[in-house]
Amino acid sequence: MTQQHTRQQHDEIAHYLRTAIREGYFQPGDELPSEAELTRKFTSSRGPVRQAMSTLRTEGLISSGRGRRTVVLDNVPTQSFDDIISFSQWCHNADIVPGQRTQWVTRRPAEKSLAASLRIPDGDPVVSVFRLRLMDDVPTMVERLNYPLEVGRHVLAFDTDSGSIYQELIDQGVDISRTSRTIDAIGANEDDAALLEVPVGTPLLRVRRRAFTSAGELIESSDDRYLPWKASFTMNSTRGNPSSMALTSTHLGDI
Amino acid sequence: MTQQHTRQQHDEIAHYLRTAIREGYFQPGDELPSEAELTRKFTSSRGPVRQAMSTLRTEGLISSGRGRRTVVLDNVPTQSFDDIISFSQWCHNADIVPGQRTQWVTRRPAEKSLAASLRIPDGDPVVSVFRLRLMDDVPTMVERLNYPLEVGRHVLAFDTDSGSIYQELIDQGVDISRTSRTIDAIGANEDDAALLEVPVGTPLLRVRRRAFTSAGELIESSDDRYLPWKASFTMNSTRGNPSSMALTSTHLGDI
DNA sequence: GATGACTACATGTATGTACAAGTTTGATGA
DNA sequence: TCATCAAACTTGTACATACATGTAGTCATC
Repeated sequence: MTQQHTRQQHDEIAHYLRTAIREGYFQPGDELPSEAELTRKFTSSRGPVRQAMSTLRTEGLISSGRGRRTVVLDNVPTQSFDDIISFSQWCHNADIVPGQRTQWVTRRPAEKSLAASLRIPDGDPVVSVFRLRLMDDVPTMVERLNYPLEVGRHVLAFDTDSGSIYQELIDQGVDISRTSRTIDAIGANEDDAALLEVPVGTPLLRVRRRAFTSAGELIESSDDRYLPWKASFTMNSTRGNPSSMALTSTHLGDI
Repeated sequence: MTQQHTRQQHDEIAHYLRTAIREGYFQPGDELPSEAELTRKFTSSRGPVRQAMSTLRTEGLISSGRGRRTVVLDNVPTQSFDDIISFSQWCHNADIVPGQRTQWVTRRPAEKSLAASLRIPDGDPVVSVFRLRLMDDVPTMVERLNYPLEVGRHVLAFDTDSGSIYQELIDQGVDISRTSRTIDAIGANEDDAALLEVPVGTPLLRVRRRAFTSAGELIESSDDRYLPWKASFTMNSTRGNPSSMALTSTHLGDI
């Protein structure tokens, strides 16, 4: 009975619940159908239903507990891995026209700190990109990307004014499976200030990202600086569920 | 055979793996024992083992896939719900001595914007706290907390210079089950600057938090501003797993 | 009317089984 | 030697069952 591209059951159930919640069919505070009802509705066993519930729980959409009915929490914005790694993708979802003005693309030997942040030997070639990103033609963010040559060669062969580097890398078969972000604040330096059209020292939201393959190899090290009144991060955590998020004290100049 | 306080099996397995990873027994890149081995080691069935694995996966500690052995990812800091909601708790875990200098505690009718952020009618009584927080006696963060009276009365009866308000609320039986954080950057205003001993306009990392009960009632609305060289946020996301994190464009003055 | 025991019913945990769908390994054969 | 294929792993998905444990409602009793 396995059709070729049938969605997995737990996936289908999760998708149903997610869209039902997002479209307001189940409102915050409402009780979700019980597991028993869902097993009947989807002609499934408890396993897939519970797996779907677990997914939604880690997304922060629902809350459940022994004896209690599962309830819908506040409708929180959640984005998929792809949405959150690509500025272009993100804008597209938010009905914003993304733009970019590439300042430069270079290939050069890594100086010490950059080599360390990419975990490669000093002097190894690195491809770097420096772009201004725009939302609906308004300057929003400055983006500094660094790739080891193995990955960067795809970037060199790409017109960085034409759109999403991330999408290009995926298309080229680069395996991006995990990212780690460090968020803090920093004042705009002269480059930032000029591009974003704000005074030097203006507080910016800095997101330093490192991307890894599923084997754990470092693929990308980036530094994005947003105008804080144009974009902000939101995250949800639920008691009992581990948060995958940490507040860390910065002893030295990490990264 | 149920002893009273025996840890759940999946919890015990997860705890074992977590500490083994954290202590370097399994290093990044290493393969974890297979599910079969773990079931033998813990005299358990596959269910609890897989549940533990799932937990670690959403924590960002491991990566797995069909046919592939499960591997340890980069050792990422992960904090529990409790660690991340309480400054005191967080410092304690990092071997830092937390401190606080309460500036004022008030009870007053909520003005419009505060009422909106707490989702209560204008003029309803609100308890507010304004504290400077210190790490090892060094100013680190200014904290503005707001509670509806129902919760805030516990705060009024508490010596806010003595430690963790969060812990006190828990002890008083307040049910805190979910939080939503919005992170951005902002320049220090005069109050911030004076307390943190920096010039006005210094970029600060602002974390606005809202806490909810499991029923979805809003309990707390806070605004923490960190010196960015003292603390930063880190978060991990893995492809396939939903991220519970979102980058949002700020159209208006939300929250 | 309030209290408390009891009874459904909810979700959480655990076991066992079976198969699906990838990856790795090694034997086989040209 | 090298390519190919099959077997033996791996983790993912699904089903059936049982019991633990907490919640909420019913209903008799005080």
